[in-house]
Amino acid sequence: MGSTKDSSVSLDLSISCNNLLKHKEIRIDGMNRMEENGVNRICQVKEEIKRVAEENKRLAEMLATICERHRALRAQFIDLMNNSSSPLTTKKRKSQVIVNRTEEGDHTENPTSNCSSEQVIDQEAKPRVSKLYIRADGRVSITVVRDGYHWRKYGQKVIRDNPYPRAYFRCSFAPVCPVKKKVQRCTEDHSVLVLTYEGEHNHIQPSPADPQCLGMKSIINHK
DNA sequence: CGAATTTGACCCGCGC
DNA sequence: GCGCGGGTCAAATTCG
Ligand SMILES: [Zn+2]
Repeated sequence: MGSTKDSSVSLDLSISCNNLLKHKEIRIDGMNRMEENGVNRICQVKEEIKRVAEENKRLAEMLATICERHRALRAQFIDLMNNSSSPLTTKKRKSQVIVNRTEEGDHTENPTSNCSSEQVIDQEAKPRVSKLYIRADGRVSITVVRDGYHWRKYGQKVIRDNPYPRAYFRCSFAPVCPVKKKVQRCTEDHSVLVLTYEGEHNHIQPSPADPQCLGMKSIINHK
């Protein structure tokens, strides 16, 4: 499906880079007269090119991340389609939100951050339950998943055909906030966490500490 | 010492 | 009705 789209995007990136190089040559042509100013401008242009190159590299990495997430998501989708014939069928009473989160090995920024994107597939009114499929690394799932809220673990179950247990969390704020959360791993791909949020918080999130979507934020800020 | 986690028991809906 | 799978409780234990 999306493989062709990916290649076209990467083509766009390289084309824009070529255009920048042409601009540089033109400026070099017009430099002859005032050498010092020309040198300054060359420095400026070099800086700019360097900046753009770094940005291009960053965007390429983000593109790779997006491609990877897309691939994982598509795999999950296919898996879901294959399982749809079985009686477990997607819960129709639940609204579904799919989030795909990957670690980004950004050496430049966000050492421990994960980027996440949301897309609402289906939404129904009554029970505010959102399901999130998250691809994350072990370090996120080691203990209580830091997603900005404070959770209290109240149970853990071993699920059939899944070597990894499922953890049950409740929001730390007493019955005033009836939000619950389940954390489990994908059946075969252990790097994929599946979070199921149930309910909505009626308070602000107490721990702003861990950034969870800085990657996307940086894209949004940039554009 | 209080709070959070662990972990087996208990409960409950569902299919046979 | 019974067994099974999944969800929750709560006593015990660990942690800060
Ligand atoms: Zn809450």
